[in-house]
Amino acid sequence: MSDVSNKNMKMTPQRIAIMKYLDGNTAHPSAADIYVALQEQFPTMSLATVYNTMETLKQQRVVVELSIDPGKKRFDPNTQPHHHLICIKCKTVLDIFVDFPLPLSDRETGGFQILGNRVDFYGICKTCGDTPREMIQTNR
Amino acid sequence: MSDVSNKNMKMTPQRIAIMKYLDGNTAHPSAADIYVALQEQFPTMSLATVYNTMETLKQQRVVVELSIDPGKKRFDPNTQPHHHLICIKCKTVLDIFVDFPLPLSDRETGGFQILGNRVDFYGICKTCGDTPREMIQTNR
DNA sequence: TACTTGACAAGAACGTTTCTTAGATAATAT
DNA sequence: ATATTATCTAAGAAACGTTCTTGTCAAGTA
Repeated sequence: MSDVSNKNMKMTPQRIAIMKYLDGNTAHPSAADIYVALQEQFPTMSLATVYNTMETLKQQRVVVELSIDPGKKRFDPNTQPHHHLICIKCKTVLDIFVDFPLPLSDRETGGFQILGNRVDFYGICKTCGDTPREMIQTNR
Repeated sequence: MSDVSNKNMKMTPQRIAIMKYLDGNTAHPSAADIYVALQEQFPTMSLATVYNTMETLKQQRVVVELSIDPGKKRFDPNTQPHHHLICIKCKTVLDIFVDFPLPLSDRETGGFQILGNRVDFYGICKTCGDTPREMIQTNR
C-alpha cells in the first residue's frame, strides 16, 4: 500500500494525503478521524471528500471497511486477511494475523456461498486492564 | 426467552409486545424494524421507547446487540454464543451454531484479556445466488 | 395522601453518512 | 491550441440512525 499511485483512479493531492495518512496506520480510523487529522494540511477539504475518497479506495480494494463500531464506519488499510482484538472499553482495535480453520459443512451453509470471514475477539486491552477506571480516556 | 417476565424490570405492555416480537425471531431486526412491526398494535409508541427497551433488554442480557450492519444496530434475541452468515447483497443474517476452536497465544494477545469472540461469514445467500440481479429485493 | 421512581410520547438534538450543485481540473479528441 | 468530456472537489443540504430532554402519567411506598 506504500505505493501512492494507481492507474484506475485519478490521484489528487487530497487522495494522496489520505493514502499517506492511512499507510501503515493500524488505528482503524473513521472518516471523521481522517478528516481532523488532515485539517491542518488541507483546511478546506470537506468531510464529503473523505467519504468519497474512502468509497473510491474501497472499490479499488486499497482499504477495507469495518463495521466494528456501531454507528461508525472505520477503515483498515491492511487488506490482507486478518482478525481483530477489540477493547470494549476504549474501542481500540488491534490486528492479529492468525489463520484459523473455519470449516463449514454444506448442511450448515445451506446453499449460502461463502466468500470470506471475519473473526473479532472482544475484551479488555492491556491499558484498560491495568489502569484505574477513572483514568481511562476513551479515544472515540 | 419465551418466558415474558422479569423481576429486574417493570413489564409494560410495550415491553411485553417487543419481547414477544423478538421471541424466536431470527431476522435480527433493527430498532426501526421492531418499531414498524408494532405500529399497528401500538400506534402511539415512539421509536425512543424501542431504543430504551432494547437498551434495557441488552443490560438484562435478554438480547445481544449486533454491529453487523454498518450504520445500523441490529438485535439478536438468541443470547447463546453462535455465529453468523451474512449475505452481502440482501443483508440477510443466518445463524450458525458451530463452535470453532480459536486458540490465541499470550504473545498474540499481548496482555489483552479476551472475553468473547464473534465469527461472521459473508457471502451470497441462496436466494440472491439463484435469483437474477434485477429481481432481488434488498430488505434493508 | 404525599412522595418517589420508572416508563412513556414527543420532539429536539446530535453524529454519521449520502446527495446535490456548481466550479475546477485533467485527459482526450479535434 | 481549442473544444469536449469525464472526473474530482467543496460546500451545504438532506437523510438516517440514535440519543437526549421535557413534561406527563402510572405504580409502588411511606
